Amino acid sequence: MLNSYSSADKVLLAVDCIIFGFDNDGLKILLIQRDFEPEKGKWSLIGGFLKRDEVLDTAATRILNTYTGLNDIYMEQLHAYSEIDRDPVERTISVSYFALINIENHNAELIQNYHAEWFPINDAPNLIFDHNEMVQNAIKRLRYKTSVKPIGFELLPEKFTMRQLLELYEAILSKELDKRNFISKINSLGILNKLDEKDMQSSRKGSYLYTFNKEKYEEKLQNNFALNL
Amino acid sequence: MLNSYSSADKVLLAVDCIIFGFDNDGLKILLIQRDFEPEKGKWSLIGGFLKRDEVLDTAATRILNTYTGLNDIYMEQLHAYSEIDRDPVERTISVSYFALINIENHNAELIQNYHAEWFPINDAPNLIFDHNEMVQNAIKRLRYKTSVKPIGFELLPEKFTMRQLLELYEAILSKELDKRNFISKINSLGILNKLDEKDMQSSRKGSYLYTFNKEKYEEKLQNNFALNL
DNA sequence: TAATTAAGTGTAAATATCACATTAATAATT
DNA sequence: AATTATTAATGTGATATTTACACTTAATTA
Repeated sequence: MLNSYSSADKVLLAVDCIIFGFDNDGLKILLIQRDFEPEKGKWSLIGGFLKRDEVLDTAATRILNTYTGLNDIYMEQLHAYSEIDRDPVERTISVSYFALINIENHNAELIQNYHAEWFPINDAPNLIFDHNEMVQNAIKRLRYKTSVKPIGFELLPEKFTMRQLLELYEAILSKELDKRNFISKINSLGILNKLDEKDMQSSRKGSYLYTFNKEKYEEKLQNNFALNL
Repeated sequence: MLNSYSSADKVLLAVDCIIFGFDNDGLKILLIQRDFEPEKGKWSLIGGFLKRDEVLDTAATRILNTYTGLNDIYMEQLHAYSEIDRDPVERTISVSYFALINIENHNAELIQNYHAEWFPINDAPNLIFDHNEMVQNAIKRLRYKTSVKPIGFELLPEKFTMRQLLELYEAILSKELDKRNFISKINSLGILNKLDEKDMQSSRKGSYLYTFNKEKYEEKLQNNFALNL
């Protein structure tokens, strides 16, 4: 019988989160030092097991919240990893999720308590199991998403400068972008509010601050635009 | 304890396959009439449970082979579905896969024996569980993939005419394409071999047959091209 | 008040996309 | 043998998009 429920094998189902953040030093991911066996002391993605009464999306949200204190964060399911011995303890299938957060917003204390730490994506430690692969795939997806939705705004503080936005996109795509062309493309989308306020940290002249305009974005969304950078 | 293996709940893991095929009548999916409860007699995707010694990709391949007799088929993992009661019998998480096959190639006898049947994507019966949603998501992915890789060739016979290729893309994207612009775009990719042979079925003049040139495609692949149709 | 620093701005050339109509090859019909 | 009918094959000019590129401005500091 091909499809009998009773004879099928049950497995553990885990969720692992690739949490991206951005600050002045570039694009980062949040990793945790495992405090339990196996691989105790090594770096890993933040993760946990799916509960009986829980949907995968909820599990991902719960895990993110546990380690960062954050709610209402953009998360997206990526891929299910199922190599037989990917987890040496027991057959475990893991579904990866990625999240984008503004590094400034998270609960630093929580992160400390869990021995979690931010690492630049190009200078992260080796990870347990298949977590390196998960991260690489997440970066690919992030790049793709960036071209299709103005997803990067999740990574910036509420008010940001054009330079910050440019550098974020450069970090995500890991290539240099032409400043003028970038600005005119972004402006042509019409999804930014230019404030009267300036940020005086970065230069003598000061640079205007912007906010992301969700309403205008929702309007635009119908004609699913692409941002070719 | 957040991460203890022992306290975690195990679940059934299923694989469901969205199998796309193409013939003169357009784009189709392969569905099966369930011969077991629950929902016996209703239409469903082709699926099965993950086995203990099996990776998800292998399970998807096995399931495809069981029902179609085909091997070496392009398949891709799509998404994990985990709603609590999506399967009324028991908590089951299902990972969807999509496959592209040339309808002419499959084993028709096998399909008959399993009460499977091809349905036009726009005229398919209502499906059990969350399978309708799976199909809709698969169509979206197929559309996207089509613009990024020349994936459609999997759906055609080895030798095909430009008209067939055009109609395939029109079916996938569900919009009319300009014949001349389509041909020149496809040609500019340089991934087709024009044969000396003509297909005389479709017209008096006859139309040249083409094959897909895998070598040239692999060459091109480096500069990951996009096909904007 | 001169020097420094990053911000802000526009245009022309190249490329890609789009809309569009006629001729060519053959088989079937007379 | 000539005519008709059918689908295949082909190119161009107009428009839109993308790219490359350099100087001026505003404010602070020496």
